[in-house]
Amino acid sequence: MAPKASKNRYPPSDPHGIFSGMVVFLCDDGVQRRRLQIWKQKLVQMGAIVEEEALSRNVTHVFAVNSDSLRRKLGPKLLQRFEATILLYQWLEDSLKLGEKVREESYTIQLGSPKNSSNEKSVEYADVKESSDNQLHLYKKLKPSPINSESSSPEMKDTSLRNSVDVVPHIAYSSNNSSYPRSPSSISPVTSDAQQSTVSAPDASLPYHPPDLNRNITEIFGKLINIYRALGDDRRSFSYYKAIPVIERLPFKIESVDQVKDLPAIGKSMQDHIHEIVTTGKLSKLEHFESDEKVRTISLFGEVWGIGPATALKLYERGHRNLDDLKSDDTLTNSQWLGLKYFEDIKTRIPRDEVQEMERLLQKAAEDVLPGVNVVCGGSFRRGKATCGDMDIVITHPDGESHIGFLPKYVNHLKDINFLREDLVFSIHSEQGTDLGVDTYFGLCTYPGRELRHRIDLKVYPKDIYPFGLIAWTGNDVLNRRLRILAESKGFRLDDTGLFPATHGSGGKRVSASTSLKFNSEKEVFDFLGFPWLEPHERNI
DNA sequence: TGATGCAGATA
DNA sequence: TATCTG
DNA sequence: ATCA
Repeated sequence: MAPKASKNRYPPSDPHGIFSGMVVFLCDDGVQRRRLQIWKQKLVQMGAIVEEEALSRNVTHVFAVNSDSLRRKLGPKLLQRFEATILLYQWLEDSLKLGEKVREESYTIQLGSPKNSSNEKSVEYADVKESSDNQLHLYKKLKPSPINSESSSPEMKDTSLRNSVDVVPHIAYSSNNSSYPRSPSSISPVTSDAQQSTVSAPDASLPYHPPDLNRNITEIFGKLINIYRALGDDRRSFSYYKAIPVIERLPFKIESVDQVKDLPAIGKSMQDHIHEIVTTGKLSKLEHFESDEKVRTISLFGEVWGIGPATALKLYERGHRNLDDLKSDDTLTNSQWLGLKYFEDIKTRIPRDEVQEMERLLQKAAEDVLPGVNVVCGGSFRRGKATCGDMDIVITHPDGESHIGFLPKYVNHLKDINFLREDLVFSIHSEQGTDLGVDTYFGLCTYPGRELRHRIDLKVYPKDIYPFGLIAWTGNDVLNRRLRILAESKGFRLDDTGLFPATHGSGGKRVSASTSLKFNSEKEVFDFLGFPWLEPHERNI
């Protein structure tokens, strides 16, 4: 199925890739082999040439984990003059994340200043002027799991941002599928943070944990994400969302704007904010928002399923100030009303073992309706989280056709056994004789014997595009975005219904009837794209 | 100055 | 059509 | 709000 590329050890390198023109040497000291391989592969894919000999004249860039590793690796040879720029691997990471080369300034490693060579805590950054030759040495023995930094931790709110989780109490971006943080939440001044402070014992298998030295900043930015989103300013919200991981990974505590002025995703505004935060300890803009009755109310309303920024504003203008007020409003849609009625229920997270039981129940019920049908609970459950905000059920049938018409029957059956309780959205798209059409159902369900409502999504995929559905609905959103960008870089468009040859800019936007390439498993898709395989539980990027 | 993901259900 | 969700 |  999978075209040639998947058979090659390396996917075709792209001369137009973002790294084209670079000749790189990778210093392997202090780097896990697997990680090195991934980096090498990425570089090649994206157009770079990997040189095995560090001192080759051609080398334009050398990557290392820090200056010490380079010293260890090359020893005295270091004395020879490098023509190449020496960069932290983090530059690579950031560039891959952004899908483009980021500025090199803040990632360069300077040789010849052997001070602060061996402690891992970052040095003092008292003198800003001199800061250009600070080597930001990264985390110590990085023991990275495949892709990237943080993850772990019991779980964070899926589609919404609950916040601080255990070990790395950074905020929000979380997990689920293909959209960055969704609902607001942390604006409510009082509560918000404390819950689920389960400090998971630092597990040896944890990836390296960037010292979270700039929480003062990321916490504030996290709140702004929610606020702007609630206000409907997704662009702005997303900007803060992108800035957080960049700041979070810095190995030093920011004490001056100069230290962040060249970082990706940190522009003028962010710098101003950072400046204010590091000098005054707070951000007046946020304080203003948080004390603003209107902002707070709209944020709250927006947490109701089915109510977005526009409706929240409308309700506010109608004079409503709390959730009880809303209950007497007759302009709410049915879904919004359910979202309101079960507001607290829906916010309640579901323990993993209960999700597991419900998954079994769903599998069994599905088998009753259509033997051989395949039912998997995706989302954060599949990624191994300890609790889940909702359930994403991905369904298919191996015969490639009997999935058609299954969903309505299934839903009815689930209602008969009192598992599904209320409907939110129901849409049918499956068609005979095609691999198109995903049937979906959004609703509320209950754990057997209880009344507490949980959000559940059922999605039925034709066999041929099932792997895409599974990938998309397993997430997390960061992984999905990376895959999508990777696909784009190779001239494809990836979404939850397939992988399509890019209808290169020429035509309009609607890709129309192009059919997806066919794959039989998630792994085939990863392979085709040249993305290192990740087990579901490794996808908490 | 424009793009930043987008299809499709609901009312 | 505007709004909202995932 | 950021980037090209």
